[in-house]
Amino acid sequence: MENSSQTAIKKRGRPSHFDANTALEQALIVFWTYGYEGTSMAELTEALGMNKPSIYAAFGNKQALFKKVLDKYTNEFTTFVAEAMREPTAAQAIHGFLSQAAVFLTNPKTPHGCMIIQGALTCSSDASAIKALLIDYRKNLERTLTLRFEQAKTQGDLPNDCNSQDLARYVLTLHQGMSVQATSGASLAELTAVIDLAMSASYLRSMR
Amino acid sequence: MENSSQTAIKKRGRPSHFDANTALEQALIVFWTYGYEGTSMAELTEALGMNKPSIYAAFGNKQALFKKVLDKYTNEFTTFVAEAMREPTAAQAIHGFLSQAAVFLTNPKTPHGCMIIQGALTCSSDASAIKALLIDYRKNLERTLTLRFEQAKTQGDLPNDCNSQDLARYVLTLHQGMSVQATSGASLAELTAVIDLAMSASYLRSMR
DNA sequence: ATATTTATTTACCAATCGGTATATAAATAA
DNA sequence: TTATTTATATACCGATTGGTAAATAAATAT
Repeated sequence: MENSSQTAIKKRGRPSHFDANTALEQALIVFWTYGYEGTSMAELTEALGMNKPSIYAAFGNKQALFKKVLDKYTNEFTTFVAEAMREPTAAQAIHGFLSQAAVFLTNPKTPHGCMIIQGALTCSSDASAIKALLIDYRKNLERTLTLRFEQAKTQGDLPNDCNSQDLARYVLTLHQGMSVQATSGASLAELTAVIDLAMSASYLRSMR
Repeated sequence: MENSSQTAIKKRGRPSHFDANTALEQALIVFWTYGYEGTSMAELTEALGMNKPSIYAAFGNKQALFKKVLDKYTNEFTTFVAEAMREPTAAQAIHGFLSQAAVFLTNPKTPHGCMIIQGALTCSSDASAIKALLIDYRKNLERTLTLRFEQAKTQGDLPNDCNSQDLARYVLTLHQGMSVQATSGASLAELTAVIDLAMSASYLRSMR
């Protein structure tokens, strides 16, 4: 704050030889792959190239690190959701969401499946707070979809007798199922076929 | 074998004060709730009322116990699948499968969600064999559904240009998503609404 | 040069992990 | 009664868990 005008600020102590952002990226891969409890601090030290005291100094404990990683995940990897919500109609928003999700969930450059689902679907009671946190994230997505469908009703591209929350839950159920499929090895083509069948639902078929 | 004609067989050593079946039932609840890695042997000893050496003597190690529990789960809790497959048409089989699954996944008397999905969706590399085992179980269910749809085609209640495996994967995706929903606290009514939307798909709508 | 600040490395902590050796208790066979 | 068999309970094993204290290294400020 006080020195923000100076571009080159000389820091006092020994310089850290890690980049916080790339460290979080590497932590993300590990948590995404093995889940919160399936990931050990030992694995993280190896993946980040940092020893434990450095990790704790930089990011806090395991829970705090996971939360920072979760932030990074939502900020950098789930932007396609907001993008899909900007589609002109509800049907297009759903199709955009699911088809982009299918690409994302099977991306060969990242772990397969959705971290918010597989990060802690079940866990020991020690990690129940993390499980609850991820459930909150999912509920949040449900709200996002619901609001978009409410908007669609006022715009007239979704029947007024359609329950927005039920539709949101249907789409989310598909997404979560697709995530399980992707984690189990399903291909993009296979998920796309699932979407094609899902999009033939009566509310949406006529609007594609 | 040699003494099967005699009803009262006197066993030699100290009698075990546990019933193997009820012990497996209790182990099932724990594994179902917390997943394979989220369950500790300490938790099992408490739940079964048996100390570790007795558990190991009776069921083998943690993996072996989990497999026995898995057997019990499939034999006693997933019989509704075969029942649904016996419905006269594909659409009825799908609806029967999903609606019975919804009841099962939200049964207040058992843990919510499907153990074959949440038992080890992700895990440490130590438990990769268990994860693979559960994926096999899911693939098996996919085959069951696919075969049922092939049969429906020959019976004429499913169009011949319908890809049976794709349809199976669609239904399974819904089931897996519903399981995630149930684990996250969704109610039977909410899952039923999801099924209603899913069943409005073109292939099935006309046949309900 | 010396002090101060910050990050690293090494070594360690108590607790828990899955698993087992040993001793004891409770039944039957002799 | 004594031996044998089987299951129990206690106590322990090395390895790993998440987390930290203490020592050291590398920078800047004085």
